[in-house]
Amino acid sequence: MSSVRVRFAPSPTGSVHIGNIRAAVFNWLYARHVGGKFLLRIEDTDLARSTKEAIDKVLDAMAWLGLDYDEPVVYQTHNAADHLAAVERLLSSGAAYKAVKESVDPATGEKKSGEVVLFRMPKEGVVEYTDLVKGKMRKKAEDTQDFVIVRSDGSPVFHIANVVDDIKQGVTHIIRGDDHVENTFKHIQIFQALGAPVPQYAHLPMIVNAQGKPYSKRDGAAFVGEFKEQGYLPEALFNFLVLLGWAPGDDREVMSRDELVEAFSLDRVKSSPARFDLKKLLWMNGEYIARQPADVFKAELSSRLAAAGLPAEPLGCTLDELVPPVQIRTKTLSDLPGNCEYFFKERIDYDPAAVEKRLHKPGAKERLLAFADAFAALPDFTVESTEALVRAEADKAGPDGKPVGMGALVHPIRVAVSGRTEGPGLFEMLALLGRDRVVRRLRAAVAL
RNA sequence: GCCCCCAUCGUCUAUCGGUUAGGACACAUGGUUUUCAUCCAUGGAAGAGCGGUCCGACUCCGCUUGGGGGUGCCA
Repeated sequence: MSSVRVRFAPSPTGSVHIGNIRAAVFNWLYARHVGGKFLLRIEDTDLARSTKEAIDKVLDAMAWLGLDYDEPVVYQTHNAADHLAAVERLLSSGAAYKAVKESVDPATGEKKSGEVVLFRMPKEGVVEYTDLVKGKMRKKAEDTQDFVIVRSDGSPVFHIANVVDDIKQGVTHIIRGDDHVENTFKHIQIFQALGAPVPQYAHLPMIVNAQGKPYSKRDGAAFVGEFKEQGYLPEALFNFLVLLGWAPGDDREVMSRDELVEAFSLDRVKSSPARFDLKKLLWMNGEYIARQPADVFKAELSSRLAAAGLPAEPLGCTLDELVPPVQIRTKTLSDLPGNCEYFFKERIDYDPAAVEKRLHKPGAKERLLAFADAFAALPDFTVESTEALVRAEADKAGPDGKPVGMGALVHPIRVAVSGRTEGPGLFEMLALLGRDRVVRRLRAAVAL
């Protein structure tokens, strides 16, 4: 056990951004690594945007990624009295003061003025702290300014609420995005003015897009929910996210959650921005899918079959027989059941380009009919028997006197029975589909 | 403008003064195979620039350039 207490403190504003959840992931990992507590605080002071739905999205995203927290959720609005009490203390100690300030609303352009409370920053010397990832950080007092902690409507701003809540929850390490480094100089002063111990800080590099700009929804999936919808496994996204700005120091990349917890440390976190490489995530997702136990994958396939209105069992074989060849070819769960639907429905969809290329060749249809007859006449219809038959045919001389070759036979058959150009090995596919269906589809393909 | 931070293959990264600068993704080629995927092999691919310090710098220091963040009565 350790006395470390970290927190994830999102403000629910709609969807959970990938950069945001990454902060949660690192907090969680750090807490689990050192045996401390991971807390969740919802900073719901923006009443307009902090809806039940928005909060649920945060909770859902965390649950999906397996980020369990150790104490009941704290809602910032419930601490309003503490925030104001802290302001009173700062006021009476002279650390804060009231002043009339004029401002322009950036949205409406309206001018307004009113009495606010400002926090007093030092006028000389330096403010400094040691960031657990960025090292020594310092800012000259002359480069700081007093800042508003209570608005003219009497509501406390982020800075005071955030710090007071962290004190109340006994947070020892603040792990957050790089966009908060400037705030740190302010927050440290508040902690001190309130007589509270200053926590340790660790600022995580930003996640940026291929252009090096902040990663946004324009760059593809930017919110946790979208990755789920697009068929990514939470384990894969988790693993990938951890590798953005952190590496174990050896050559491991695909790591289990336990391995990540064991290996994680803040001092190995990089401090430069990391680009989000969707291709690598896709690869990693494929790795995780391939490594899923067959029954887990089968359950996923089943539910997606049901959602697509397809039968629970393939037409010519069992689901268990179909799983291995399908699983290895699945990169995201959204590939299901599309990449194997011709095993489940009698009337299949044909890829027009494949039909054009493979079936509209001179002699192609005659050949399909010949194979239909030959397959129908086979004593038994298996991977071995169908392969032997096709190979024998491939060795025979074609019109030009040379052997026909496997490719010229296999491709048309594949398109005729599956409607597409890729999939399991042809003979495996034939055996799984079953003789009657194969023969029927070969004959039907002549009409295409 | 001012303040803070950052800088190794296209991308994610290893390296904590001495290495043929390693791995992964992506890409290319070859092998396996009827396709796709898998698997195996091979290949191209990096220390932003200029100065220092040092016997010796990717590594330490400075400057330049480039990038990011901040500069709200947002969080």
